[in-house]
Amino acid sequence: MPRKTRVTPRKLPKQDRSKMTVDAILTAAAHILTEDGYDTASTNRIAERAGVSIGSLYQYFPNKEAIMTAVKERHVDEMAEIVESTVNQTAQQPLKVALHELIKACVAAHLIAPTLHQVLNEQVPRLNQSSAEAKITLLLREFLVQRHDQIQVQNLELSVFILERTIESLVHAAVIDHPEFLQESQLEEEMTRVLLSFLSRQA
Amino acid sequence: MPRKTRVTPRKLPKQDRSKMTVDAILTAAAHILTEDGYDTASTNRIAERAGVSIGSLYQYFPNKEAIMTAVKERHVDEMAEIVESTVNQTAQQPLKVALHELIKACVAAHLIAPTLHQVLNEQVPRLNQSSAEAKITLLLREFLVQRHDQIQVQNLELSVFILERTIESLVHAAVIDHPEFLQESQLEEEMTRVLLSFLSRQA
DNA sequence: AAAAAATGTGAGCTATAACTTATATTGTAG
DNA sequence: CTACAATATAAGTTATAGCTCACATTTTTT
Repeated sequence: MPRKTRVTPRKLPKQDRSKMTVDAILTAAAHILTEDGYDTASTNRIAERAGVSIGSLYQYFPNKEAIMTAVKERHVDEMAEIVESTVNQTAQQPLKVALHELIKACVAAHLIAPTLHQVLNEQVPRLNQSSAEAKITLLLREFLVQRHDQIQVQNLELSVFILERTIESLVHAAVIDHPEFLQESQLEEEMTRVLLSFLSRQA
Repeated sequence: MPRKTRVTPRKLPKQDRSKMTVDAILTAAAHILTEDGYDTASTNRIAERAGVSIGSLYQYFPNKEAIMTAVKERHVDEMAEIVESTVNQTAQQPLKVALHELIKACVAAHLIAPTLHQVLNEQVPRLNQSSAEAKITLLLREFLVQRHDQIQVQNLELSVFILERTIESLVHAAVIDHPEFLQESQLEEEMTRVLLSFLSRQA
């Protein structure tokens, strides 16, 4: 099923000059989304803020959705990096420790740019799953598979789903609406307990 | 901090005739949102689909946001009713049974109009929390308070938060993206286990 | 240095959608 | 029956946003 509108670049930037342009556009878009939300983030305004003409913007992005997709990709990439390095670093740790670190890493990842994350999730229309998000799903599946000796999992896909959705939704909602729950690591502690008992329960 | 735009009706429908009009507008809006999403749900199209002139629409709704707010209110009200009656009916049941019923009720509530629910949550911009949503939060707090003898809760607000967010996000994501997890009640069973151990753990 | 490729410009086109308003019709109260 | 309130109509106004295109400038290639 082919997509209706392309989100891949019209033209690939070859010179450093144009790479700067593309970068300025994405940075400007992220700033505007963060400061004023999606509604006022017109392509003209993004170009202006980037110090670039509207024509240049459309040289590299076929439409507005493509800009949003690229902004999201860049942002989720940064988040995924934190999660990935944590998963790698804790590969030898026991489940309890590793899970706790994983949750802390997710909180840290959300704190990179919480407002941008919120806007991308709640305001920007229909962004397809970024490759970085898919990578996080893979990481979590790997996390479970590697520890198959320490955990009881009947349906792997279901477990990955519960793990990922629970962490994302609780961390996201807390960062945005209840920062007080992050004080003294209350939420992290509770989440670790919940998910640990979920994963290590007897069959 | 006062709102920028009113979402309360411009004029209250007094005759049956106008009550029909308001109802037709909300029904049409819900259908369009469900079938084609938010983007194409223009006020003119909603009026046309409702068999009503655009002028009539603006007699009762000061702006488009007000229509969306009303659609959401009506929808969440229906969902809340299911949850409320279940919570009431299981008031005397043990925690395990009541929790399981609560989760099944949430799934049923999501299945009333899953696509509309998704669109309202993911596409329609900035709707404030409906009173029905606030009611659900109250119900869950009550659910926990009434069973304080069977559960171990340090921070009540945090527990309500975890309970509500976990149920909503898992049920929502499953209904939309992974209906297969609802086959044979797999997800419901797992969720009951997770949350039961969360609530009844030793301090 | 000249030709070609890459990049940049911004006025303006086009489309659409939210909303107004002047007017017409229907219902109701005295 | 009549006057007034409630309701309904839809053409038209206004504003804005996405996007194009004809042309200019800069960089690279030969």
